[in-house]
Amino acid sequence: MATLKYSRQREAIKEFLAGTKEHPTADTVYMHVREEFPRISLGTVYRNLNLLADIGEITKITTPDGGDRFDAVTNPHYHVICTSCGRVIDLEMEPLDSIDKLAEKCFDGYIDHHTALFYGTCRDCMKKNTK
Amino acid sequence: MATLKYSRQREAIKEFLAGTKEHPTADTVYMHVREEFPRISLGTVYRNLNLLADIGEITKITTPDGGDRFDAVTNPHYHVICTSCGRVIDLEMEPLDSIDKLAEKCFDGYIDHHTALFYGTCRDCMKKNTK
DNA sequence: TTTGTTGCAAACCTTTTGCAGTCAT
DNA sequence: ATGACTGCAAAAGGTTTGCAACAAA
Repeated sequence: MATLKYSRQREAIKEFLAGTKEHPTADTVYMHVREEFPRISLGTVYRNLNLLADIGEITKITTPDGGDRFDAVTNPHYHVICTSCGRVIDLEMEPLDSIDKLAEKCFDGYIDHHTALFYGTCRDCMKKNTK
Repeated sequence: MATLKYSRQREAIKEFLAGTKEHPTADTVYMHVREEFPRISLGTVYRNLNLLADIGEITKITTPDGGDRFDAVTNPHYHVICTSCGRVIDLEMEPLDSIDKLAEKCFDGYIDHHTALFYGTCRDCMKKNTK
């Protein structure tokens, strides 16, 4: 297996991701990292995001619309997607690990873990819609 | 708003979907419906799948890998994805609607509903791996 | 006749990949 | 020197869309 080698590009990607709570898409990461590395390519961004996700330093979030999103927070947590503005927001709630066992009782096989995505409206959008 | 008009192609798509538990991708639907309608186009399949999903007659399931999958079963239920064979399998478990309220306590906004995807190994793959 | 639907093809968007050159070790 | 990493560009999915012909109402 390949030994990891230092790269400024990868460092910049990690740094940008660590500094935002916006769960950016690969393209958004690309746009921002490009300010520091104007010649970085989108391919490099994807390669590094996938690499970091593989070794567990970041998380990849699959959403129904648009592309995947990335999160520097790796401890398990749920997300809310605001159906009004499309933002993906962290949910400050303990994941319900116990439901894996619950699910296993209803499933012919083994359940390892789960992901959940909540759909709702964030405060900002609720305000806008009342105005 | 547009009034729906009958179409044999749409009927065939609904029928095929109703007759399988495999949660096929659009392409798989295309392959099968093409046996009855050799000239049907993939575009038509997509248009109808999206239309049916929009009016709530079928469900679209977003998975991390490959394309979206479609399900004729519209009453809310969870799915298990077998990390070994990639199949998407129905989970015969009541959705935990109560966790929406739980989640709302931890979220600054309104929570409407949620989806969940469990990751595990189906019985068939567990057998294969022991052999 | 009106209008939704279809087949076809082109376009789109996100993501991956082959390659030659570069950089970290 | 070795092998990982990069930029570039091309390609590969998966999905949408414009258009003229067609079919349901």
